[in-house]
Amino acid sequence: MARIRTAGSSVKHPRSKTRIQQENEKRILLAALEVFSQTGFHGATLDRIASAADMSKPNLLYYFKNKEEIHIALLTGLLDVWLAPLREISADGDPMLEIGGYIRRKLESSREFPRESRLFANEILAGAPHIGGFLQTELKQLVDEKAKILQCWIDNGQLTPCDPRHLLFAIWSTTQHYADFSVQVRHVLGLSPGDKSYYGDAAQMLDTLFLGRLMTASDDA
Amino acid sequence: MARIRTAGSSVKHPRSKTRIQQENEKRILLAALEVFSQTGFHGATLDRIASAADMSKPNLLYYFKNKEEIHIALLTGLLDVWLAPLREISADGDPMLEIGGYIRRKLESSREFPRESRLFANEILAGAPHIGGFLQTELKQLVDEKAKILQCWIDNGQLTPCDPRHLLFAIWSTTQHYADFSVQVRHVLGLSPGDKSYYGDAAQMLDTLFLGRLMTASDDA
DNA sequence: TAACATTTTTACCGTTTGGTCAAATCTCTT
DNA sequence: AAGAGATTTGACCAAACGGTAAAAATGTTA
Repeated sequence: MARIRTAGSSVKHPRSKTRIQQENEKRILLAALEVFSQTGFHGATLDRIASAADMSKPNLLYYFKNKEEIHIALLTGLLDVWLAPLREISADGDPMLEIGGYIRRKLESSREFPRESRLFANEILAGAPHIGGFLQTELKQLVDEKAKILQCWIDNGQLTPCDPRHLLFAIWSTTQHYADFSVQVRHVLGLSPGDKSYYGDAAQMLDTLFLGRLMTASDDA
Repeated sequence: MARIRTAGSSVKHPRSKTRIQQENEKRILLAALEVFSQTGFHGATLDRIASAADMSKPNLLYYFKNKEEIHIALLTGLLDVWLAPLREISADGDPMLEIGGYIRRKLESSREFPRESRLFANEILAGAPHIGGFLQTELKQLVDEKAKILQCWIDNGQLTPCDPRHLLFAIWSTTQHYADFSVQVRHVLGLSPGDKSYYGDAAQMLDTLFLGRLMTASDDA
């Protein structure tokens, strides 16, 4: 009977990862990101992921014990990236600059990581079976925290009164829309696949929308 | 050899639909909407749809020749519903009322038809394989038409200068967000599944956002 | 009620898919 | 170079899935 050894972890002492192991796990996750983001969890097959990773299916399953584990690994790796732009909002900064910066970071994130955004969108659409906990704990916590900051700005008269959480929802939806619904955006605008030229107009629109009136500009009263 | 007759259409003369036929097609589409919107096209199985329709799989396939046809039937039935709120925008009306009304209709649509919205979102996320044509023709045409109206309002100084198409994108994304990402919304707000109480705050937020400054109010200058 | 058309069911088929297993190969260390 | 451990491969499997065929049951109509 051969010793059973899952990649990267012996039962007795969890060895550190091999060079090959690191490389292959990265290749797999990259391939899986491509496939999952295109077809969703159920539409993705291990064969497609394996061939996208230029690897045989059993070889792939040597590194991840099943399809779901790949999916979860991808998602959990994503969560920090998702939170990062929000984390940067500072209570000390100028509301206009802070919110404007947040919008710019989120929009940039959509342009740079559309596959990640679609993966996330797919997961939420499906009812967040894997990251429900994250949403209820870490995300909620961070949102509560940042909502307090926004509320302060509202109380100070620096921001138009509104529900801060819903303001965040609006920022999320408008920015992510350009990644998740890019096909629709391009078709409506008459652009070719892969053309991302609309991001300029998008940025301008969002500035007008969020910074135009929500900000109680100092030159007002 | 028995005469082959697909439900509802004989080769010689396409009979009108039977009572049973109408009922069962409705039952199937309703069940399919439920299943497709929960798990996406690939995640849905004919067995689940059939059992949700309280029907055997072969019986289901007597009415629709395959899984894809059910999906397409659902989507095409959806498109008019999707366009309806936009169609109502009138060049003759007051910009504030027209845009406000559009937002209200879209938000109401999200609350009333979340499954339809998620079905649509799934299709777009997957690259719109079935309704790409619709997006490029009917939707684009309507958007072009309505964008002209918005542009007029901008030229008249009744609306803050911006790209009208991206304004529509912003309205779509913010309103549909509450249907498509409802799980996230509820988790962040700490609400129970099925609780739709957030729609009130949502409506208020969107009014503030879109009607607050985008509108060049008459009491301004 | 007889004849015909429609609807439903039962039994089944081929393919795809997620996943396993053991042997073979490769890599790294000594 | 040899041996131990890590990696890769090919052959395979059971379950799930989309779909079919034909008989049985039901409904409709003259």
